[in-house]
This record gives sequence, structure tokens and C-alpha cells, in this order.
Amino acid sequence: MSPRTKQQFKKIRNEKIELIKNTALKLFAENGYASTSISKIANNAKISKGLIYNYFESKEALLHDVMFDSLKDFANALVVEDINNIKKKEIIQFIDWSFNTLKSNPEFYKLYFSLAQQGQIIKLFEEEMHKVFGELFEKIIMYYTQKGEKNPFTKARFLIAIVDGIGAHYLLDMEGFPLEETRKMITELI
Amino acid sequence: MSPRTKQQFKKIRNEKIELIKNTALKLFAENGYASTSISKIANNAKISKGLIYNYFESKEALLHDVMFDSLKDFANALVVEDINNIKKKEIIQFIDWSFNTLKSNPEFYKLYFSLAQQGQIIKLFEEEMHKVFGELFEKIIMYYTQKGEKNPFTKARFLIAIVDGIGAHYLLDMEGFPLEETRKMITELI
Amino acid sequence: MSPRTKQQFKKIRNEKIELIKNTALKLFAENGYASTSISKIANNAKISKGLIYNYFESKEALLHDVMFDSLKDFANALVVEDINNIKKKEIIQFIDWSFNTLKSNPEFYKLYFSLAQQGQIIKLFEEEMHKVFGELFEKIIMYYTQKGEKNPFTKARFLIAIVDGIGAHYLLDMEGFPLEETRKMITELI
Amino acid sequence: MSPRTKQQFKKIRNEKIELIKNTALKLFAENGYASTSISKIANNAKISKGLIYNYFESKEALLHDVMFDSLKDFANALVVEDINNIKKKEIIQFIDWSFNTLKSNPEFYKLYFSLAQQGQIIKLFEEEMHKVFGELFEKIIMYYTQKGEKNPFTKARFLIAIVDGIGAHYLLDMEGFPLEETRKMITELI
DNA sequence: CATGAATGAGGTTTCATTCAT
DNA sequence: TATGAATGAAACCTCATTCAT
Repeated sequence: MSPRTKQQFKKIRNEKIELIKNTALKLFAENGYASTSISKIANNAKISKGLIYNYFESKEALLHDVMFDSLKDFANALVVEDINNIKKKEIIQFIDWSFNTLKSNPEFYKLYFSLAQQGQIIKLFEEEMHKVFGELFEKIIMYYTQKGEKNPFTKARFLIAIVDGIGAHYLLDMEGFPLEETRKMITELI
Repeated sequence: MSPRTKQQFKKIRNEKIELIKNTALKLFAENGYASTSISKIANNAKISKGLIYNYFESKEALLHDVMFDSLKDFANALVVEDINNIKKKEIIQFIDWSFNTLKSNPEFYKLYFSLAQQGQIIKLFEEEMHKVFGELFEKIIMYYTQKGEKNPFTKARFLIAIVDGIGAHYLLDMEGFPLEETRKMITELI
Repeated sequence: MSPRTKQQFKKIRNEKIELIKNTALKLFAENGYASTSISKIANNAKISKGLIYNYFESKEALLHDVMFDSLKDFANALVVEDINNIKKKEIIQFIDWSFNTLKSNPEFYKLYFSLAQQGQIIKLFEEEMHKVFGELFEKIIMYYTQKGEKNPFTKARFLIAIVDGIGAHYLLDMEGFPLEETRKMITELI
Repeated sequence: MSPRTKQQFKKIRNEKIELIKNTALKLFAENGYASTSISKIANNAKISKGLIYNYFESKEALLHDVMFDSLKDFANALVVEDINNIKKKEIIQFIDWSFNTLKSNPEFYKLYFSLAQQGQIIKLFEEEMHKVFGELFEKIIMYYTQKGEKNPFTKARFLIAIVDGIGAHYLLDMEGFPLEETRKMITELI
């Protein structure tokens, strides 16, 4: 039992933090944020309650970090080569990415949809959300503008709304919902 | 000195039940079901906690009744004159009705969207939801079938999903979201 | 609907009082005093809660009156013709009476046994109990004294204790318990 | 800074569990199960309400564990050397043990007597009770059978009933009741 | 005499958080 | 770093009692 090096400590820290966040995301998504207790998270992760408070200031801070992680991925999801000439293919790639992560990481979306309407809680990561979705939104507006659409703003709002709508309904019935076919329908709309 | 008549009692009952349900709906929608305490509802309605339990067996029963009321309205929203010949106009009227009630009664939708992803809670009114949305869904499938669409099922799913998507995004930003224009876009899609 | 006479009112009063006391006794015996709510009694008797408070000051007062009624019967149960010459037959008749009422009115005994050990509650009818059981006890002591027993006090205590023991066990298993045969055993002991 | 060892935690747990059970038994016995609140138990034990729920799932679970503990002692109280030849001395030793624990641990008996008549609650530890008292009862039947009694079943029922009767009356008047002398009377009956 | 709406104190239970080790 | 005992506020709920009619 030689003393651990700083690096070892750091590794342990990071592993534990990931474990806690993943467990929290899973349980928040399954049962809702308010109905998931810190105890449940600790039990599920097979650690103690106290340890969670070593890494996160509060339950709210944990939720924030959980959401932040997933939101970060969005920031880089709509890659645009030339901002002055956004291509349809790039938009479609973004939609595809969204649907793929919806399938591979449904927990985040479930949590997002269940919290989205709750003012108090959404404030915890309002800033990040605005930043990420704002940028995304801007690019789509620009795309439609460049395409010569009359109402690029409305078009962009519409596109994002229906992607979310499809996502939400897919999560409500993952077996029955025709995700691939609706994906194509959206693609045709763009 | 004679006791109130049965009618008088019934009137009091019904008024208080309405008061409680309306207050509950408002608060559930604002802050979520789990985060809304019975105390808050009582304070907001200016009655005692105990009275709520005079009229509702539990917090869950209250939620059930609140949802049930609004769900009932849906049952009659898509009026079809001839089931063997559903008209485009009828579908559009339903969409219009949905958007109008979204504006006039946003609380129900907020609550619906925030609960939709939570299996445990949705079970409270699963039966009603299945009945109402099931019938709605059937009619839309029939409409597309009668129109000769190749994938009426997918089309129907798609339509409902994007209506929900628009609804959700409208609620997230009631001032900024272009509801009227997106409504037209949907209409064109049908 | 001519106005009721005073007698009619009195009759209604008495009938209602009996109804309430009987219902209360039944429910207290079944589920315990503390676990029986005034509401349950009202529902069971098909009257309103308020009416109970018309006739009884409080739940405790109701319990008192319920117990008092049954206790009164005890007062006259051990009939003694000549106090200076109590006969064995008279004692046996009392035992018989006890066992008969045990069978015909088990509720009172159940309630009595379940409350007997609870100091706070027993105080509600301590006075009556002392009076009734005291007199009873005195007579049995006298009987044993007249018979020339060395320890009449102990004998009396013993007799009452075992009658209660038999009673309690009979109530615990009314079908299986050999009441008649144990009654004979007691009779032989006297 | 290292966490307490498992043994240290176990010791703390066990001590607190004992403290809570002892306090609960005392208060349940004094005022009855239903009339004893968790708050009272916590105050009496000088701990917080919450801690009780760390160790017991519910008030009912606490009652169960409290009863279970005491019932276990009964299981070994009637020691029989040769099951085919149960001796009078062994029965008497059991009676003696009963009376001694009645004096040293009256709380359990008080609680037992006050709950015995309440079906709902008794179900919490019905299984344990049946096991313990069933075995006891069997042995006494066998004893009377081996002695050549005509009605060993009735005799056994009678014996247990009167022991309980004596116990109950002793608890009602611990100073005045002649426990020693009634004990002898029972011994003579066997 | 009779009703049941209404209250509020107090009951059981949950849980985020703290802290000694 | 890690544990889980401990707290206390607040949640859901019950119920004896009051009172206007």
C-alpha cells in the first residue's frame, strides 16, 4: 500500500465523478429529477451518500453537471465548414447525429424533455442551454437565409421543434415509433 | 337551523373541487408535479391542507383527476362526419383546436409534456390517455389511408409528433415562438 | 309533518344514542379504540359526524359511555341472597353469567381486554370499574371467608384472574377454544 | 480521516437499534401501540425521528421487531429433556420462568395483552407467535397425554389461559396482586 | 335534530445535507 | 478518499372537533 500518486488520485476522482454522473443521469431519466434521491444514486452506484457530496456541492449541482456534459456535445454537433455557405448536407448530418444520439443516449433526452417545462429547474443550466441552442439556432437561420427563404427564423424554429417532437415521441414508444421513416420525412422537409 | 340541502352541499363540493383542481393544475404546470406540495396548493387556493383530502384521496388521485378533466376535452376534438370519408378540413380543424387550446389552456400541456416521459406517473391515467389518443390516432391513420398514402401509420405518427413538438416549443417561449406561422406550415404538410 | 312531541324527540334521541354506542363498541372492539375514527363510526352507523357530537362531548366521552353501559351489567351479575351466607351456587351462577355474556356480547370483553393495560385510557372509567369490580371482589372474598379458606383474598384474586384468562383466550380463538369444558374446570375449583 | 471500520459501524448500529427497541417497548407498553408516536419514541430516546427510519422501515416494522425479540425468549422457555417423558418439574419450571420474566420484563407482557385482541396488528407477528406458542402448547398437551389425562387438549388450553389471566391481573396491580401465592395455586393444579 | 364542509394539530415518512471518523 | 450515522425541515396524510346552515 504505497501512497498513491497525485495522478492516481486524479484518476480515481475522475472515475468516481463519471460513475456518479452516469448513475444520476440514468435514474433522473427513469424516475424524474425530484423523485430520485441522493440515496438511490449512491446505492445504485455502490458508493456512499457522503462521497457524492465530496464531488458535488448539492443535488442541484449534480443535475447541472449532468446536463452540462450532454449539452456540450450539442455545441459541436452542427459542424459548418463555411459559415457563409452552409450546406444542406451539413444540416442533414446534424439531424442524423441528433437521431443517432437519441438512440444511443436516450437518457439525456428523457431528462431534458421532462425538465424543459419547469422554470425553476431549467434555470440551473439556462445559460449553457441558451448558448448551445442559440448557436445552433443561428446557424440554421443562416442556412435558410442563404437558401433565400422568406421566413428563415420561422423555418428554423419549425425545424428544431419538429425534431424535438419526433424525439419525444420516439422515447415514449421506442419499439413502435418509426424513427427511421420520420427521419427521412424531416430530411425531405429541409 | 335545518341542515343545508343536498343540493347546497353538492354546489359547495363542486365549487371547491374545481378550485382545488384549477389551483393544482396551475402549480403542477409551473413547477412540476413532484415539486408541488399539497401545502402550496392549499395556500394558493386559500384553504386548509385537510380540505384537499376531503375531496381527493391522495396527491396522486388529485393529479389523476386534473389530467382526466383535460383529457376528456381531447376525446371530442377531432370530429369526423363520415368515418369512411374523413376530410382534410376536419383534420385541420383539429389542429386548429389544438393550437387554440394550447394558447388558452397552456397549463395542461405543460403538465402533460413534463410528465410524459415518466412511466411511473403516467400509469395513473394511462387508460384514459390510451383511449383518447388511441382514437385520435386511428382517425388520422384512416384519413391518410383514404387519401391513398403509402405509409399512413408513419404519416400519422409524424403528424402528431410535430404538433407536439410545436406545442412544446411554443410553451418554452410563448412570446417569441411563431405559433401562427408554424401552424400554417403544418397545415400545408397535411 | 306535524311537529313531533317531546316524547317522540326523546325516543329519537335514545335510539340514536344506542345506535352510536353500539356501532362504536363494535368498531372499537374490532380495530381498537385509537384506530377507530369518529368518521368510521358515523359511516358505519349511517349518520353524520356532527350528530355524534350532538350526543357525546368527545371521543373519550363516547368510549366512557360505551364502557359504562356494559359495566353496569356487571354490578348486578353476582346476586347474593344473604350477604352473610353466600352460596356456592350463587358464585357459580355468576361465572355462568360471565361466560354467557362472553358468548353473546364478545365486543365488550374484547374492548376491555385491549384497553385494560393502558393506564391513560383506563382512567376514563376507572371509578366505575373500581366500584363494580370492587363490590364483586368483596363478595367473593366474603364467600371464601365464610367457607373458612385460609387466604380468601388470594383465592378471590385467583378466581377472577382465571375467569379473565379463559375469557381472553376464548376471544382469541372462538371456534377452537373449549369454553364449556374449561367452564366446568373452573366450577370444580371453586 | 479514514472512515470508521465496518465493525465500528456495526456496533453503533446495534446499540442504536437496541436503544430504539427498548424505548419503543417501554412506551408501547405504557400507552399502547397506536397512541405512541414515533416522535415520542425519538424524544424519549433522545434521538431524531429520522434516525428511527434509518433502522426500521416503518412503525409497524419496529413493533414487529420489538415483539419478535421477546417472543424468541419464549421459544426456549419450556425445556424438555425427553420428549416422550415430560416431567412435571419441567412444566413447573416453565411456569416459574414465565412468572419471573413477568416481573423482570413486564413491558412485553403488557404490550402482548393489549395487542392480543386486535387481529389487524397481530398479523404483523402472527407467524412467530404461532410457531412459539404452538410448540409450547404441543408440549403441554403431550405432558397431559403422558400423564393419562382424558382431555389433554382442554387441560393444556386451560393451563395457558389461567397463566395468562394471572399475568394480566398482576400487571394491572403489581403491588397488590399476590403473584407468589397464585403461582403456588397453579403449581398445585398441574 | 342533522349535515358535512372546514380547520389545524399532529401523525408517519422521506430526504438533502452534515459530520465524525 | 470514503463511510454511513445523524439531523431536521418538510413532505403526505389523518382525524377530532367546530360550525354555518
